[in-house]
Amino acid sequence: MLKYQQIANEIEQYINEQQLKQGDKLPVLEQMMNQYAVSKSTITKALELLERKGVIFQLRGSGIFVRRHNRPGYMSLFSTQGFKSNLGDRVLTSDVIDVSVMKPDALVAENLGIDVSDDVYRVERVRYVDGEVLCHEESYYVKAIVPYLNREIVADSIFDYVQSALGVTIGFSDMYLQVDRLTEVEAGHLGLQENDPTLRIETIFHLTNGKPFDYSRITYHYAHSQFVIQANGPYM
Amino acid sequence: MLKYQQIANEIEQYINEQQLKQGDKLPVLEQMMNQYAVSKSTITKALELLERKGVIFQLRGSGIFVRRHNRPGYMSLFSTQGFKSNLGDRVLTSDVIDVSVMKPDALVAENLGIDVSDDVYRVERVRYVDGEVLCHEESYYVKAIVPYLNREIVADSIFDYVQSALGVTIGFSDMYLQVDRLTEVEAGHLGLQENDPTLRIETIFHLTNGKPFDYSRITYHYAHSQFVIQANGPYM
DNA sequence: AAGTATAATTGTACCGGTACAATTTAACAA
DNA sequence: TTGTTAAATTGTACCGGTACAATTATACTT
Repeated sequence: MLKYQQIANEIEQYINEQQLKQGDKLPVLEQMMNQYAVSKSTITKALELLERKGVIFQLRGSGIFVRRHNRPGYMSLFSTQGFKSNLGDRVLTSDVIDVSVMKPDALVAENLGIDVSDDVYRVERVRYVDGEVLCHEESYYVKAIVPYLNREIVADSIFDYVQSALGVTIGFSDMYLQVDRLTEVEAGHLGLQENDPTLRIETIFHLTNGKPFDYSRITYHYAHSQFVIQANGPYM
Repeated sequence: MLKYQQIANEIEQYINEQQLKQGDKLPVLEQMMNQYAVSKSTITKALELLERKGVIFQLRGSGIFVRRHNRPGYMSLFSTQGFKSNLGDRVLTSDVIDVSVMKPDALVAENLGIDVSDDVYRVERVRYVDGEVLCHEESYYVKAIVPYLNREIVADSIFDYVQSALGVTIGFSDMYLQVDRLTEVEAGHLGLQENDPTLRIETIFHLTNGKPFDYSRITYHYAHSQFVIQANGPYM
């Protein structure tokens, strides 16, 4: 692991251990340099990371402070890593409805940047948090990149598998959000009524080289889906 | 304006002018150093900015490439700056329903980190994009930070006013998303029916020094609100 | 006590460098 | 042609430095 990542982890851990709260001051930059025995720029990078994560904010001339949102039950909309990282002690389970190889329709092919004659894995799941329905998911994986999937893999974390077993690293993702009403079929999966409100999120996951490898459509149970986004001021 | 911001702007402008699309390659780092006559780290910072904005992605050993999502009609959920920056050529207007000074209730005071005896401005608006209802907004400003508001200011962009006239700079924000059904009153404002689906977003805007100054509750018209989030891979 | 100038503190911008890892290209062999 | 190896390309990590702007603390007035 890189130095600045390691340091970022340690600082975050320190904040958690000490139970620091919003506005609490951290040691100054120079002290951190000495403590971790690295150059200023490395500390700066670690802090930048934590700033983007929403863990701290820095104020020139003043210091480094803890930033904390504290609404329990809200999931972060980031973490390209599915939800796993996000849920803390809550348990995520899945009902696998479908795992099969097929040809994509025009829309799926378009979103994955492939041809309709290329193979994709189709995965359909209903996901639960602590036994409560969270969402219905329909996702498509480019078979050329993810050559094999089965129900066991899919029941667990697909992303873990893809990264550890296939050595594939996820780069970035584009998420499209929309509020809508449930269809009858969707309502059935989620244990709701037709026309009930829902949040639909389409996500296109890309590898680090920019190639899309997963296009997924998730339909959230409106009562069990609360999200938090921590945004950092204007980019410029 | 800072060098790296300026360079980031120019690069983004270049991409737009040349109508580069997803995957197109940009000049290599060293060429950019020469072209803009700055050090490597300055170029790197500019590119980092663009990467976070979702404009480019960088691939070690390969080059710098254009990243582009291209679904028209989706607004970015970032840009701490309200929507203005986001809408391009679409016109944003507002119906001002209320601008008044009052004492916050316990919940508002809690979210703003103030006492219930402190004054806040309450602003209520319905906002339109190209004449279509976008959302209903109820927001509270800490009067100690924003000492004066009126209907003219509020009809335009409050954030522009706060930043330019008051010299206040916005640091970061926490957004909480939730899907729900509309109440009768909300439905009236949005021209919808009671119990129609809606996306509710609560946002707490902080100054650069970490003090909250605006807490707002926005209720979106489900048919006119589509959002995009561009996420960058795992932070660590 | 309250404001005002001054100094100390502290993070950020920017420079210019070395080393290195991931990717691509070129050269080569089977 | 196909696969393998070696070399060139290219971005990232990390160092250590100077200058500076924003904040806070201090000393000094009024």
